[in-house]
Amino acid sequence: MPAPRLLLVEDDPALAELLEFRFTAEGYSVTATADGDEALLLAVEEAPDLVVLDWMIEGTSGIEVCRRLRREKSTAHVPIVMLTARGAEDDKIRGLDTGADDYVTKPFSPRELIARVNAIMRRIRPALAGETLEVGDLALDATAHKVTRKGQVVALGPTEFRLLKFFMEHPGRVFSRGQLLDAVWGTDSDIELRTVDVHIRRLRKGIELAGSADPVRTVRSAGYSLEAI
Amino acid sequence: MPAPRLLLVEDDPALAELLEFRFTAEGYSVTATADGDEALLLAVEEAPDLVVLDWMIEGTSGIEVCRRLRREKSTAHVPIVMLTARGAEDDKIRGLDTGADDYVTKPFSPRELIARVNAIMRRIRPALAGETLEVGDLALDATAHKVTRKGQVVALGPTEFRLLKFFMEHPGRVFSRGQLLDAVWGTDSDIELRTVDVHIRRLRKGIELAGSADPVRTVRSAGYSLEAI
DNA sequence: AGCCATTGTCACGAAGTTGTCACGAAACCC
DNA sequence: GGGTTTCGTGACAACTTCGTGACAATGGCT
Repeated sequence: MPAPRLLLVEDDPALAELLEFRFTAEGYSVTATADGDEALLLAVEEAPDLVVLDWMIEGTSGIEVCRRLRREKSTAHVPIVMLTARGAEDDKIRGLDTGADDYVTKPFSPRELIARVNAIMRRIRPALAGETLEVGDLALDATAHKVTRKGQVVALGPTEFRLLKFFMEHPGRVFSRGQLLDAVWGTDSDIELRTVDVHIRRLRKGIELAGSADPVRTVRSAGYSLEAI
Repeated sequence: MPAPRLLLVEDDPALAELLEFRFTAEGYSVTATADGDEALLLAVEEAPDLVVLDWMIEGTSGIEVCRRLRREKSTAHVPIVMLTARGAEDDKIRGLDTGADDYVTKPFSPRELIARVNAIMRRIRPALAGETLEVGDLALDATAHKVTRKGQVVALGPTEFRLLKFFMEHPGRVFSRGQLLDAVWGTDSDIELRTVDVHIRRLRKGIELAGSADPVRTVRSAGYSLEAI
């Protein structure tokens, strides 16, 4: 699976450097430029999978770059995420109108931008960022929302899916009912601790397989954990 | 329990000396440096549990040190507390986003910094890799809630588990029944001293292994201790 | 509206755990 | 050695904790 390519058009050097680092860490192959005209060239030459484009840049303006990217046949389909200054509602509308797929208003946390980019990536290239967690004979594909046990697809409810996903992100570790409520239901949920038991049972029932042991371990008076059988 | 190691990266000599003194008094084992490049070396060699990192330092900049610490596999998980000069929101966000776990803006009181470091230590420590206690042929993994003797998993009840954990945190030391009640049952428990004997017996029974001696030592008229066989 | 999947809660029984005691063995003191 | 103190051990009843089936409420979907 080749790393998804990303073209970053941003003229604030500090922000550009930060974003380049973060996106690289996220598994993207990043090409960065501060100039609008250069961005158009790179968009053709590098054939990026996605463009992150600052509205206010040197050379050709962001909106103009966006427009030309859409007009050019080879880049017309490439998703674009715009970075716009806060409050510029007009810009937002114009941006989306011009063909941007999403926008993020400054100031933003890189985390947010990455989340949006990842979301678009998943939409465009479902096989990408293919978060498949594997623990024992269990495999979970977060993007496809699919769980398999020994290759066989198993059906889980939404809550059971999140519960299993959380367990698979921390295999072997024991979590109390309270911790599971925080992680799976949210910190501000007002739910009975024992409700966790019920969902554990539903999860167990969902992933049970004749001839295979139960990977969900009950640790009395402590909580539950997922074991790599 | 070994003293938590702390790497202090600060180029103001007066502040560095003050913090080193305070953190040492707080029970940390402190390594200090004023240079960013040296910090990266020390972070690998000393394997600190936590790094306190000034944003503005000589050599490599704080944010760059932070970034590299995160990139290096052996230091990627080490919590970082940044010291930022300005109250600039940008720096804060950038710092946290680069992987810092917390930040403190100058000027700050050493008390505040120590409080934050302690807080992170409490939060991170139980999840650190050095989480498996080892005494003799016994190993205890608190996060997985598992005990092994010579590699073989042994089953213990909740109280026996806590009792053994406490013993393993202070190997070789003799504790009276009263001390054990305080430590394992809680200071406000109203339990017969002799009850400890029963749990000692259950612990012994749980970890007994043919061919191996009993690591739990009875010290007549004093209490019990766990010996590294 | 009607259907269906999902969800949170409860009640009950099963299974595991705990604190206490009684009794005997062992260690200690003179 | 006799008396005393301290500890090991089996038993047990009270107590926790957990698994499970049932059920009503919710909310999406047709």
